[in-house]
Amino acid sequence: MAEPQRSRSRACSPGAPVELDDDHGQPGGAAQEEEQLELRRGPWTVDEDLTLVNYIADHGDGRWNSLARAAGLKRTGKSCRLRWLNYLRPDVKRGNFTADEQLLILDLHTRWGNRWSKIAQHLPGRTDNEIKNYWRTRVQKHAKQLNCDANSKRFKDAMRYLWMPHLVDADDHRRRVLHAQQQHAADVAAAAHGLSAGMVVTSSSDSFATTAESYDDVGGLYANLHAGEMAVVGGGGCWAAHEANHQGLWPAAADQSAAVAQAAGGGQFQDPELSGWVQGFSEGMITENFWALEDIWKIQ
DNA sequence: AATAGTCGCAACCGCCGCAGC
DNA sequence: TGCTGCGGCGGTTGCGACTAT
Repeated sequence: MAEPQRSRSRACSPGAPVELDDDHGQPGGAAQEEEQLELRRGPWTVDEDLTLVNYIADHGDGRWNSLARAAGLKRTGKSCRLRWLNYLRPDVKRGNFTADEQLLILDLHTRWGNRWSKIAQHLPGRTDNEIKNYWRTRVQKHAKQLNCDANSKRFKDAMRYLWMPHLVDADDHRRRVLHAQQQHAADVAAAAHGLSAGMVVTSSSDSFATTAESYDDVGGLYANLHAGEMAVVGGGGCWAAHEANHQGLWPAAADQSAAVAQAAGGGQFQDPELSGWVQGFSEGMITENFWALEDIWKIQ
């Protein structure tokens, strides 16, 4: 993993033509070298973005090297591909990850490790780069706080028993608020139109219904998960619904407190330090600088 | 208001596998 | 069979934005 330090071309002035030295740059004739010298690196300009978007709109993507040449972009094919996939694609979703997405990332990472592109396939609109960045910035930061490796069993236990339940609770709370707001709006609308509230269709779970469809190919797990969540919105016990739908991947306890208690008191963790965290968490002692609800809400 | 420290993200890199010749 | 070009992936880095002091 520890690769030798590489010089960073972006230390040069952004966008300035620099000599190509990536793996696709082959030593060639004078004309080729001259062409390579004109290649740009660094941040993309608005003009370049427009050129790329317009070209792809007219001709489609793929064949990135020839696309770059044909579009008149002084960029490598790789650079064009990356820019398109990670930024310019119309279906790229921006903004913070939802609790749902975070749960999914944690869960899929438990299964597949750093297979970012594979994980990204199950998060519509999210790119592997974005997920990778999320993992490195937030998740690994937490791992560091716990003074353990993000891939260690200890950290996975902490995720399983502490973070996931909190995400679920935060998500549950968010949905209850949303549901209450929309119900209120529906009631107001119904009253205004002389209808009974029950006749007004609310859509508090629309986005989740959509994502549930997208997750179908993860063995139906997430379709079930989201269906379960929708069933318990407003009804409490959200963690239990999640847990039940995770079929053993997450704790088999009946609810969060039971899971935590079991983990802490029942010798679930070999690691005494982690048991201590869990104990502290269940007793409400650990609230600062940890995966507190407030911290998760900041993400929303 | 100025400075230092931290964070998030866009973009780059090397490596690998595959297809075509 | 080996070579070459390309696309894709995961890892890494630098810079701008933001926050704390």
